[in-house]
Amino acid sequence: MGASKLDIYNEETNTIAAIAKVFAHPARVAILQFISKQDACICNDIVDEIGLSQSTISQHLKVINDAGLLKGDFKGKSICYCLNVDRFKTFQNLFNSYFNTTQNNCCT
Amino acid sequence: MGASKLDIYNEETNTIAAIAKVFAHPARVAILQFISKQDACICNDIVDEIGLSQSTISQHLKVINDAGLLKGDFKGKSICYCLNVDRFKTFQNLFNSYFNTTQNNCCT
DNA sequence: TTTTATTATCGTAATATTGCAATATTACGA
DNA sequence: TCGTAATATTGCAATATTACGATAATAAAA
Repeated sequence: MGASKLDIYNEETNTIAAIAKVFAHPARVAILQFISKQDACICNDIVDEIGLSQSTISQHLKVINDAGLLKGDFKGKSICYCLNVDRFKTFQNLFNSYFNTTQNNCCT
Repeated sequence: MGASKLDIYNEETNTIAAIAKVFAHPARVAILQFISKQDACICNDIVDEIGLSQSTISQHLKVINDAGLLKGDFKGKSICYCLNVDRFKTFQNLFNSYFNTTQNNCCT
């Protein structure tokens, strides 16, 4: 039983949890920070910066990319990644909505 | 290699990831919402509401409690849980700080 | 077309997480 | 003290996640 029973929760609940899961590993937190500071950078830059292997970084990038948080274009042989700021804001808003709703319930 | 290498990241990075991990399972997201609506409730109420077994709920409650998000006092044989709203706000602020910093880096 | 560089994917081992049943522990009341 | 109720803990199986090396796939340049 390592798989979560997603069907017993509503859409919003699963969404919040899915978003949180993207940030639930420090490598991905650090990668996003690093990319934002460069405005744009390539996989091997991230490998040098974070200190994990290239294949691990690529896996983490896939999680982030699948979450819609990256935009990437080829620059020569490299993919140049930058943040999808709109998506970032969307996630932030969903989180704040959850946090605010939960707190406000409590203060009535 | 299932364990994350936490020593290669800085304190803030690990903190954000640790907070996100608390919310990275829908049961915990739902439990917090449910508790907030009741203002206070007991383990078996949560079992009934969420639909997982008592032992599973207890495990999820432990994760939430270890994160400092709950206050609990005995009411008879039951523990009556309510939200630690201050801690909630702290987490929210840390998240927003991370989100805002990362986005602002990008918009320079 | 071949070579080189870059990144993604695959396979693997180790560890973490999830859910449940069984049971231990704790908190009362009789 | 015993009985009951409530919750935590333990053990287990199944699955997910993490990191890495090897290699496949992709994008140029020669």
